[in-house]
Amino acid sequence: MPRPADRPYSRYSEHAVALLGQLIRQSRIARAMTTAELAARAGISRGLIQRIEKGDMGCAIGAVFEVATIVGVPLFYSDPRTLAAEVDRQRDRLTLLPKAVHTAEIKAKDDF
Amino acid sequence: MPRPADRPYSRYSEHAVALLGQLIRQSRIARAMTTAELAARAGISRGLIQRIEKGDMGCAIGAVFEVATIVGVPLFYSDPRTLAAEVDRQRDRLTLLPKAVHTAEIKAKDDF
DNA sequence: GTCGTATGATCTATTTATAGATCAAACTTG
DNA sequence: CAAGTTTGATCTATAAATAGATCATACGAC
Repeated sequence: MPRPADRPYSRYSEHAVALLGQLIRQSRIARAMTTAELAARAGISRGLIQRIEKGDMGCAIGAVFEVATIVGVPLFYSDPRTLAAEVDRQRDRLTLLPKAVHTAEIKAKDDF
Repeated sequence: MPRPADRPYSRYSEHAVALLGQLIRQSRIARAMTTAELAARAGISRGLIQRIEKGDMGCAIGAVFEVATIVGVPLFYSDPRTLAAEVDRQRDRLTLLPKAVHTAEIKAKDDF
């Protein structure tokens, strides 16, 4: 059944989203921007800014990343300029991999 | 008007989402997991896995981060164990900042 | 302390994301 | 090459995210 809100999330991903929201808020305040300004710039509503800064798991990743970009919170480890090239490099690496995974027997262990 | 789909995104955030999707896909294949398996583990549908790997900006950040966590794609630069502490440290840092931004005069320049 | 503003919370209407199923095509293995 | 499976795409119904407005509170400047 569909339920994008009350999903069992791992602590790690919850913390990651929470941290990202905090970093956004700190960077926004450091730049002396109001939530309304930031919302206008990102083309979203002020309420969504509040949810993003609070670490809401249901926010669209596009909105979150866009806001982070505006206030200068770096996504990933790489710097902004290298990111585009990284996408290309990654695409090439992807073509070398098998197109389909057949009968996955190796059960990956996820210890978080 | 509400339109979470056709928003004007910056190239940077689009690239970041695309890269994250590619990394997830690569990591999934490297671990020999099918999209169905990954979906089941994350508690989401297979179609959502496809959208995530494709770099869809509308996917919930919680779903994306959860999937990334399962296949072992590191969010942020810090390692998983330090992340929780980082959230706390960041919260403390946040309390030292002004609670509200008044009359933002310093227009932050966003050159991306 | 007072005034103006930012913030947080809440509500409704509407758009959108998501689940779930299905089908054809492409792939991997033997 | 053949068999079985994965993948990608598409469709429908439903739940949820988002915008937009409003209000009370808290904050910062003066």
